[in-house]
Amino acid sequence: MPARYEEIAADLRERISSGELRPGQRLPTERELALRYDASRNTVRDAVLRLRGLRLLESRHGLGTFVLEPPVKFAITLTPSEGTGSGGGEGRAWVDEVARQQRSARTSVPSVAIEQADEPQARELGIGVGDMLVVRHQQHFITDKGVDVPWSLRTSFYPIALVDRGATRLQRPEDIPEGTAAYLEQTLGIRQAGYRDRIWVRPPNDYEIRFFDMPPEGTVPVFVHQRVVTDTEGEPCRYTLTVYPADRNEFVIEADLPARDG
Amino acid sequence: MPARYEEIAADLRERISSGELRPGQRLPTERELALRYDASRNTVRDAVLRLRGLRLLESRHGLGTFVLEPPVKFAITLTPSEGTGSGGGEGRAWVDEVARQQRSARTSVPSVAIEQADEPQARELGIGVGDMLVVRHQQHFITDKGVDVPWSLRTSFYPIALVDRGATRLQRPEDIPEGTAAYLEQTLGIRQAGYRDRIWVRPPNDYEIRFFDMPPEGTVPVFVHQRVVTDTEGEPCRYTLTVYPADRNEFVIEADLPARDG
DNA sequence: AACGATTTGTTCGTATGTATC
DNA sequence: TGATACATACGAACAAATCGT
Repeated sequence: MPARYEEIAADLRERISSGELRPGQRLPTERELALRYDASRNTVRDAVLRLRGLRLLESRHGLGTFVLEPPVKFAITLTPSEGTGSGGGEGRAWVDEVARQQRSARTSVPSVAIEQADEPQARELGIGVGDMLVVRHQQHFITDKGVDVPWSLRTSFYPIALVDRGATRLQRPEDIPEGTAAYLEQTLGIRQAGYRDRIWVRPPNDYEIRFFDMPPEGTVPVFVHQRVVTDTEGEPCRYTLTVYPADRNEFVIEADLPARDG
Repeated sequence: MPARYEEIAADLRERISSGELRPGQRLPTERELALRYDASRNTVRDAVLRLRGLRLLESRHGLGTFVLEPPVKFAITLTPSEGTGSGGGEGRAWVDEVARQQRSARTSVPSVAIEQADEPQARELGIGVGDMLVVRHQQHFITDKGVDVPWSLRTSFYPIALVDRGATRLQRPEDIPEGTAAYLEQTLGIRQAGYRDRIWVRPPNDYEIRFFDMPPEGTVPVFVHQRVVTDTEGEPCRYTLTVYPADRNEFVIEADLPARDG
């Protein structure tokens, strides 16, 4: 026999999917639900808790519990696009990408730090553990109805050798309006030739929960998009981690299959 | 002031990250923790619940609460691979992919149904709503230490026109050992020329929770990988949805950026 | 196979804190 | 300020899963 709170959760779920409870609508109070289901308020809370975990409901302190809208997802395109050559670059590429989806974007002024590479960073960039890195961190926002919605957090790591060879603007906490890819090509002749992406999810950390305004229970995961860009020599020249709230985003990849002989 | 259960959760978290509580280890019982933290058992349970949501702990009925191992992720490669031309195909491609990672795989006998296309299916396949579809569903397993671990659920949709034109094995509930891609090419001369992938996450449904043996609270999401394959004419010929538990998998995409003139 | 001990799971009642209007 | 709603916390009891005897 299923638990009482499971039954209640199933019933509420049914009322939501049938349209009897519509997105945005407020549920009866926990007390009322307890009466209606002939259960204690705690049991009703357990049922609601389950549905909050499934992102069907949202409780607001002092206000009530509300049916959530099915989230509209923003598409993050990973396909190497001919036009801009962007696809997961730094600030500039991001703004271009958003503009393609008829939305407007803003990026924060980058923060810059010099750090020693830890094991995964060193492995991905093909350098030694403890070697110096330029770390550039940026917050990305999408402007919706005049308000900036926090959308992603991007941290890029560059070998310090690039700065030594002349790309000094990398270590200045300023935007690089033409994009870092173009900047590296102009100053050092380094052309981005290929990349390797990894995408996974994990629970958000405290910083991400605050920045994205996510539920603190950790029920909504974040996407982590890792990109390692290599130049024409096959040398890794950039390692980027971008974090997105997983309930508002999706990834899109378009590709042609290689033609075969025969 | 933070809630008591938050403090307890933070303390347990600290003990885990410091290594005082190691992966696999059992925590003290809820009663003991309640004594130690001078809190009620329910408050301790709230703290544990939070850490279960973050997939740091796991409770087993009748046994205790255990520290989880950081999950090792299986890589799903989406890059169009020259050799097999696989990358997200049906059964055959899956087994090849797993073999590349030194693991062995098994697929269930496909179940087949004929259904009417709903709106999203029709849109992706470029056919009309209500048009007939061949639906092939397969369960995928990875063999680890002699036991089959449920790994993914794949459902592919094909326009019924393909069957009418001669690809009759599509609607038989049998494996197609050479792969459906090769079969379609041999029988109809249809060659897969490109694809469009979408990747997102959502909470698991009841079937997925059972099949993958996931925690029923819905704290662990599933990846959904959608692939629409087009032939050399640009016509969609397959629409595939694959579901993976998100805590055991990651996606990998490798690509060369298109060369530019200049 | 049956039973008891242990541990988490479920449910209740109650009280108080705190955000919102 | 008061009323309303969810959030936190406690104590208690029984249910159900697991394991060893």
